[in-house]
Amino acid sequence: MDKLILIDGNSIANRAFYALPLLNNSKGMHTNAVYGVTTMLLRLIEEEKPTHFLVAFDAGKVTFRHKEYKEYKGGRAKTPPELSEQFPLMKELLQAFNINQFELEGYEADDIIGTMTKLAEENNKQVLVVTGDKDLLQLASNNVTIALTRKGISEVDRFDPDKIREKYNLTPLQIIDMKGLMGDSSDNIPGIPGVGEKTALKLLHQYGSVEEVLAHSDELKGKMKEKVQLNADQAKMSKELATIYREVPLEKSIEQLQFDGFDQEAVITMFEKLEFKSLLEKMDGSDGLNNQQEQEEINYQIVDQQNVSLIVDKLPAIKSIHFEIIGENPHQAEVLGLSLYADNQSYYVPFELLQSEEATALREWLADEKHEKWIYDYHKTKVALFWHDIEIKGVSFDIYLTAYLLDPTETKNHTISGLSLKYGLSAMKNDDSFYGKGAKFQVPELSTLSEFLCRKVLLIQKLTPLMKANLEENELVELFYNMELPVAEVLAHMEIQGVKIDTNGLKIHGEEIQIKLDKIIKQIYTLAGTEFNINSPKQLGEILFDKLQLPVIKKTKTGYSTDAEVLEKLASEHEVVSKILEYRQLAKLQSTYIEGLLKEVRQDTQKVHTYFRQTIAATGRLSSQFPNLQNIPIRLEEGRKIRKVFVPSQENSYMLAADYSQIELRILAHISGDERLIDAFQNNMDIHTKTAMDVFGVREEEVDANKRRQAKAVNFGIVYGISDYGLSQNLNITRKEAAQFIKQYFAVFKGVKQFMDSIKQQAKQNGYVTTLLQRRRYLPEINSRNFNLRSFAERTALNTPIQGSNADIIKLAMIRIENRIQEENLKSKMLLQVHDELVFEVPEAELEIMNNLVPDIMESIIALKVPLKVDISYGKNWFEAK
DNA sequence: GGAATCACG
DNA sequence: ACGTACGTGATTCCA
Repeated sequence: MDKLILIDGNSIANRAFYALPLLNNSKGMHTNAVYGVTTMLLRLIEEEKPTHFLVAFDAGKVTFRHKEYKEYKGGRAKTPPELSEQFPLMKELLQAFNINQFELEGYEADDIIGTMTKLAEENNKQVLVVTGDKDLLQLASNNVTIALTRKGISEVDRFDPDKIREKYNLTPLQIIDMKGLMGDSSDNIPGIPGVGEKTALKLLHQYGSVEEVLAHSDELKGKMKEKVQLNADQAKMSKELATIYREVPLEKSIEQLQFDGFDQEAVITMFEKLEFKSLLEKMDGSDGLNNQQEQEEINYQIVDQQNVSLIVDKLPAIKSIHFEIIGENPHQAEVLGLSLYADNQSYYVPFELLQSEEATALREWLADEKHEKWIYDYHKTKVALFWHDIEIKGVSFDIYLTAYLLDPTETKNHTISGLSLKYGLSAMKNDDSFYGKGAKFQVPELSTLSEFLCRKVLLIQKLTPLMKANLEENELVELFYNMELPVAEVLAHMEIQGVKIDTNGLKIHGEEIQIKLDKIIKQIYTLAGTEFNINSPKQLGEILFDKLQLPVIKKTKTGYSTDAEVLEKLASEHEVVSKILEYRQLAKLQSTYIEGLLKEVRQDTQKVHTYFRQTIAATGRLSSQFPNLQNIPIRLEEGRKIRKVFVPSQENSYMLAADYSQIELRILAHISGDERLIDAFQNNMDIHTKTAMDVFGVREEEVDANKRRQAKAVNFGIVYGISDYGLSQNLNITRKEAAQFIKQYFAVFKGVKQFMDSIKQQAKQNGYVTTLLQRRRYLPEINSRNFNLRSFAERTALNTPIQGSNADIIKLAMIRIENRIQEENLKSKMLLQVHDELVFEVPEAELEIMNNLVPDIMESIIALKVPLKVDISYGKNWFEAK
């Protein structure tokens, strides 16, 4: 069936403009609204597959509505020039997309869309109207769905008449009445003063329309009656203003709006003009290559068994090397081969050749740390090569790690092809378009492959000096050489070492859980009166809220929310709810921590080898994958038992765990210089109790468990960039009470308040914040006019220096400890890092030395205004090391 | 492939 | 008034 998409161009452009940061391209054009519109168009075309398409714009400053009410849209802030200059670009873009656009003097986009939907209904076409303006809900019908943008423009809520009834309990036409009563400040429609959405809905549910409300106004009480009667005419006029005019004299028929897909070339050209690099890469027919420019010719040569000497002779001149690694997990990745660059020429060595007798000299060169090497992703390469018995040392520069330090939030485009675009070097295909994506993945034949990989190594050679210079400009040189590059080495060690798992214990634990699960599942089916998939939030929602009629606490964008917070509130309403909570807990353990972990255990060694990602977290933290060993349960006893299966790999060894106590608040004390906080830590006080005393103004004896719990939540909130709403949610108190706590906190911890203000100021001025060791995070949205984006950036400005400095400190400690273990020839191994904790396996004979050495190093690794404190313990497994 | 949920710091 | 806590990864369902 035909499908027509109608877009309210002005509304969407406005939304996009305020939702996205002000992008600037190299010619100084602002392109954020165009960008937003573009992503929306691409998605609509892809997902909706429209047969007809129209974007309508407002035209003329005066519409027929101004004749009725000359204040219409008065008082509205002028369209900023940064936005108005984007409209011509948008219109050009639509042309490239072959999408019809239309505007008509004296009418608004709404009216054009209203008229079109009427026509479409007569022709029995399905219509999707896309807008940010709730007014258009009045157009919804069986054939017409309204997609309202929310949260900027990346998401839409779809409204058909049923959905409108569900949300407002109104018919689409009653939306007009709602506007008539409550008005609309953005269009300067007055409505009835003092009537907001809630009152409007109440009145309409009772009387049905503006006219009926007015007719029964004497039934109303007090102030409300007075207001309604006083503003009766204004309400009627407001309703008229809010009514979309559906008889616009259009010259277009529906058939003229036909859409047959867009012209690749034209769109690519337009994207190039606008400099939409990420979109260019995604386009079919484009591949990260600038469509119009051909790939540069390169000099390259394939090395084979006969001419290995060719490359061996060149070794002294080689800096840049590249190992092509296939697969996300370096512990089980395939290595295709090695490319090297020397003297304006690239060479490709297939991996089989590198492993052969003939290439011994090359392998020795790789393993020799005296030979300096430039590379892309040393950490992953080192791990992958280890499993193929190849050693690599002497890496002095890593463009991947550097790209991360230069911008830790931009993680997707840190590929060689992405970086070469960014630095204005010759274009090359990205991996997805070269190999194919997903099921289409295929390694091409040698000549094609070797050229591709030689291109990569050439770009490493060219990018290295550029990125080194960039590191210097950004004062990140020391961070790179003294911290991140050594950490890469330490991590590779830890990952290769792996952690021994007691698989038998794990399996037995799994069987026990399964018995409990089977029992609970039966109980749930009985209590619910039917069998269903408990894992499906959709089916569960239907059981709880439709069948059992439990009150709806919270909704998600797809339906009812059934998360733990909701279920806890419902637990007293129906027996089944607490069973579901119990089921969820056990099912999580079973799927993620029993079965999931078992899948990752190597059969030969009974070990798991995680992969710590060094370039993912925006704050400088590590993350852990395949499996994630940074989120093994601990908070609940049932889950905590999982830790019993993490055991030492050698006989007579122990698991030893050392964690920083309250490190984030200590860092806050240091960087804020808050005297009270510093004093508290210098006197080694219980920080949450101390906070409770100061915030509630009580003596130590008066701090009960509840006061301490609340103070603890406040402390957490401070570190996250507190808001009264967030705190109220967390503590289940009113917003007012939460605001009062925060006010009290700031009144006492004045230095913290001052820090929060100054760090935000700093972020606004510089565009970035830094950690203790100069790690940087850019916050482009700190100056956004969009409240949400700006607030988010402000909270990040507060949190990143704290979380990031924590990451800095523990990374330094890891390097120092690893060095000491080597220097003193200890057999102890560092196994895991969990943000503020380090886990080791330690032979019995080294227990005493490690028990001293580890906390000594961790506590003295940096001198702050407050002491750092480390708690340490050991046991036969990770559970007992608590 | 995104959304929902839940595990950790 | 706006609509929220900061940072991650794995599993499951479902369009």
